[in-house]
Amino acid sequence: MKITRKTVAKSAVLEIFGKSKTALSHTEIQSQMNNVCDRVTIYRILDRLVNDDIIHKIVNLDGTVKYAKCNHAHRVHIHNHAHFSCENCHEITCLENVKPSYIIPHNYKVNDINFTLSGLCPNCLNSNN
Amino acid sequence: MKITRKTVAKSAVLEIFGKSKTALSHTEIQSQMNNVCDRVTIYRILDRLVNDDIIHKIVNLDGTVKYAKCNHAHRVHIHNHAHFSCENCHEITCLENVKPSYIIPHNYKVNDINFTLSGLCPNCLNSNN
DNA sequence: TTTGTAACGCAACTATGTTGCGTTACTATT
DNA sequence: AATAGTAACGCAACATAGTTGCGTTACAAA
Ligand SMILES: [Zn+2]
Ligand SMILES: [Zn+2]
Ligand SMILES: [Zn+2]
Ligand SMILES: [Zn+2]
Repeated sequence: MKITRKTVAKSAVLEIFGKSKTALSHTEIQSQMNNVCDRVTIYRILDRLVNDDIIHKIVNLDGTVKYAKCNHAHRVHIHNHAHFSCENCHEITCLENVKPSYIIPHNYKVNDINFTLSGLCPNCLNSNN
Repeated sequence: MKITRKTVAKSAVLEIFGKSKTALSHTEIQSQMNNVCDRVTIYRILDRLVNDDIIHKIVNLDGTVKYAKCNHAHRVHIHNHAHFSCENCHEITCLENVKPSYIIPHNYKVNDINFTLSGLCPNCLNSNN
């Protein structure tokens, strides 16, 4: 495991994740960064944070990629919880307590899973539109 | 529901899906098409086939998008089966019989689900590399 | 055969992510 | 505090995936 340094750009990204309750895309992060760094740097920071298990990557049904901070303290962990993607407000939320159970043929070896639900979130369901 | 016409390009795409046991990306389809039509046309055909419930869209963990033909005769159906993505040969297969069970808070309304497993497929597991 | 329009080709554009390379700045060591 | 190794950075250029507009073609119903 390599050493990852603390830089101003990385700290800024982490602060944005700290303030956000939902998952964030590269573009969303960039627009909150006030030109602290280049957009390529944000890509590289996100890669590093994923590698260090500080954030995890979420791929939505429509192909959009977002990231959310990990709420686990463990050094090594898998993200087998569900993610909810709202079709109205387009927010993606971690449902840490929702985990799928399934039976898979024994001749497959599963290393990672992605379980995404899409529909209407509580907020958008209330404001019935 | 609009009328969708039968064209040479659409027939070619359908024939390719008929021959394939795994899901196909736009690029993979294009390379099997022998320049029957423009690449934009393939995008439009895929959109139409998804709308007509003839194929379904699969988004992989790495963000790549593939399509597979539907094995249901029903007019309206959801694709709640699992998809397996092999990290070695990169083939994506429908696991029609694998369906996740899960409990979600009642204040969410689920319209669609995406359940993708990644790891090693039976083929790549046998040729132990 | 006529006719309305779905489907098409082509060009241009956007969005997202990657790579190479010379420069900057973080952190451990002296 | 000064030094040094290298992680991280900026910038430009590139790559890939998907979209849009518009004039033209060809499918299918009348
Ligand atoms: Zn919402
Ligand atoms: Zn999550
Ligand atoms: Zn395989
Ligand atoms: Zn499938």
